[in-house]
Amino acid sequence: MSQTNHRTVPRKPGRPKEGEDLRYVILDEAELAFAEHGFAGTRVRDIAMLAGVNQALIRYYFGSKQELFDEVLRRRGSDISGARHVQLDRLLALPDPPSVSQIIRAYLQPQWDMKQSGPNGAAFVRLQARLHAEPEAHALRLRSEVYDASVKRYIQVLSDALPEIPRETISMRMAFLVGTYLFMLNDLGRLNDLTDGQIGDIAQDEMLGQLVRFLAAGLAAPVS
Amino acid sequence: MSQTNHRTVPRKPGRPKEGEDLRYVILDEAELAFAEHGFAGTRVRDIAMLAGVNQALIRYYFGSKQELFDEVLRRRGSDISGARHVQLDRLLALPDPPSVSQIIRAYLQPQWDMKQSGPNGAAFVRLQARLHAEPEAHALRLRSEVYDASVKRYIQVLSDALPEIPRETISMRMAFLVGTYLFMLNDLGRLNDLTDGQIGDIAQDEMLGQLVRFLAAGLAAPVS
DNA sequence: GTTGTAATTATACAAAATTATAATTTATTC
DNA sequence: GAATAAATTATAATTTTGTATAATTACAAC
Repeated sequence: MSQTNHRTVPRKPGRPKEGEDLRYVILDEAELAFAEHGFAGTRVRDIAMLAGVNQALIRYYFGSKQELFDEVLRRRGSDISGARHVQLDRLLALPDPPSVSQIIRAYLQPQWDMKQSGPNGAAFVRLQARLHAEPEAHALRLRSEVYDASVKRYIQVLSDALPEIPRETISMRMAFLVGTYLFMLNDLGRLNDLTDGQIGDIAQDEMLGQLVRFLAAGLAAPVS
Repeated sequence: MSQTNHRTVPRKPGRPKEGEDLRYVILDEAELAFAEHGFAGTRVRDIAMLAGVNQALIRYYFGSKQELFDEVLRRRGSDISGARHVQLDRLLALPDPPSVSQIIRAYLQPQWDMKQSGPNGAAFVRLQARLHAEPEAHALRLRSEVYDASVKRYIQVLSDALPEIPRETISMRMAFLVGTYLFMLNDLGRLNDLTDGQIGDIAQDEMLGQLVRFLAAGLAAPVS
């Protein structure tokens, strides 16, 4: 019931028809599956079935389940990281120094856009939240590899915008921020259940604004 | 290397020696294992081995892996929920109406205490973070079952303390709050890596204060 | 057109893991 | 002290699952 069989008629072996990129079909389906069931909870078999592809093809392209997972993460992770840098560059190019809200929004916008971009983008966001809950060494390495650089740059810029707040405090609050938005992006659809349907009518776009306001206030809060 | 064999000499069958509560030993080890590897990533075998117990005994006590998992969650979940109610009652019994910071602290304190209480408490906190990242229907139900009631009560009290902020906004911000603290409690140990070791010297206790300040500012932020 | 190579499937293997059953020991009760 | 029931182990059966190999097809190049 859960797994939709996307392709019933089997493909014939041989050279692929121009444009049919099975490698990407696999990555897309893996993204959806990993987001829903996690790494250990996802079966390579299922990904293959969803992609309408033989199991062995996954091995052919990616080597192992773990490598497939890593590839799923890297593919979009580097996009996000890049977009964050671009957003920050754009902000710093303006004549006035950026406000805290602007910096935060610059950081969140890429994730937000990805989430809005369709089912796969949304799945990837959920996958990140999962990854952040995994204490395994491998997950940690992967997270660092993909995200650390941009976080550090944002901490620097925030420090400049909030000179009265010690840098360690900013670092910590930045960590809080990451937790908040990841959770929020992940849980947004289910937020209604948690709160008795009280926020069902708030538009998606307004929600980002609300989040930014919340985080900006927290980040700029006076120290003791 | 990862799995420590807690008991090498096998137990003999029969009635247990007074005081040796294998049921709890199993729950404790399951808690640690699930927190580290997640539900799907944990093998019943390993739990049995860590608890120094035969696999079949787990089945005997809990029926299935899933039921064991649920039991691990319920055991402490109800403690947390209860403690939150107690904290709130205590606060409301004071002559003055509670401040936002006080309310937040009341909400966080039980989790914080649990985390400090030892390896198993800390593991449980991590486990909750994991659960919040799982979109599966079963995980959702479990979360609702264990936590929803207390959250709703806190939303009410916060609404009273912040009459100028609409209730839907409070609800949403409460959801942000949950995300922030879960992530923080989960990631605290690794926070240093993320921020280049800049917050290594902050005492654990001070960290809770910092978190409360951050969240209180966010919750009380003026609306648009 | 034959040959070679890349992409894909069909099928098989082997390890791992959950579930199941039967046997064994100990305490308790009458 | 015999009987009964509970707790525990040993062992087995079955299902799942990741991995591996061999066979097949199609395209391209010479």
